[in-house]
Amino acid sequence: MGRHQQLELLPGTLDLLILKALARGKMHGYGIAQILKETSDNVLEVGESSLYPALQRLLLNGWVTAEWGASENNRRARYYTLTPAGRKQLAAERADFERMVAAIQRVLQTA
Amino acid sequence: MGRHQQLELLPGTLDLLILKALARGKMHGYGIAQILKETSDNVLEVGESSLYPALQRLLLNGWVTAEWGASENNRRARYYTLTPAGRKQLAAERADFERMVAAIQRVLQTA
DNA sequence: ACTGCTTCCATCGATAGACGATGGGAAGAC
DNA sequence: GTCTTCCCATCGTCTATCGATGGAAGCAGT
Repeated sequence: MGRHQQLELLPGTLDLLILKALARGKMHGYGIAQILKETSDNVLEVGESSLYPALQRLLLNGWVTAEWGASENNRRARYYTLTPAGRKQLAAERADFERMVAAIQRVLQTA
Repeated sequence: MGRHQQLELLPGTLDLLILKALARGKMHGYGIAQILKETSDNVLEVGESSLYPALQRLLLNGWVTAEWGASENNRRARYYTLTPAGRKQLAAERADFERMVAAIQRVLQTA
């Protein structure tokens, strides 16, 4: 029971991270999780049960589009692509994130 | 319906912020909200419906203690004090936060 | 005396997001 | 033929933030 939850992610930043990953180019879900783990030096570990619902959100909001295809490993994979609206959203979420983090850092650095 | 929620806070950072505020010394709830707003240059606006439940959590976890008293303005106020365990928790949450933010920044700065 | 603003407390219900568990299918290695 | 890896996805639980709401008490102005 009430065990502490081990957070692998800062809540509220998942969409931002996914959008950023997709800014590199078309990518499938599994690949997104890998890229995030790698570029964060194994700190950010996005589970599939967080990832796929998030991708559904992004689709619904029109920030990404999806198409079926085959992965490099010859497997059935769904490729996601950033839309122009997605690019705008990425910029907005990024600015917001930086703003919030800067504010928190100010608080944390007060004596 | 589905209007976007205006986030005044990075989810998951409220406890950290409160603990940090209380590291300055004994303080009442309203005062905590003010300090956070001021030291963050009006970015972090903690609503009372976020603040008081959070304080209850901290009490339950033994990270703060509370006692009734009178505010500077001569009003009935409940003063919260950081416990040693609270100080440890503050350090831990802060380290975790910095670690996560650094990881996210790495992702955001990849080309 | 009344009105209203500010300070200070607190709860409730709705909503959203992250996660563990679980399920499946198909490729390639041994 | 079995195992591992890759790749998809959903369901249920839990936690946290927030809007709305309610109250009490001090102070200022009229």
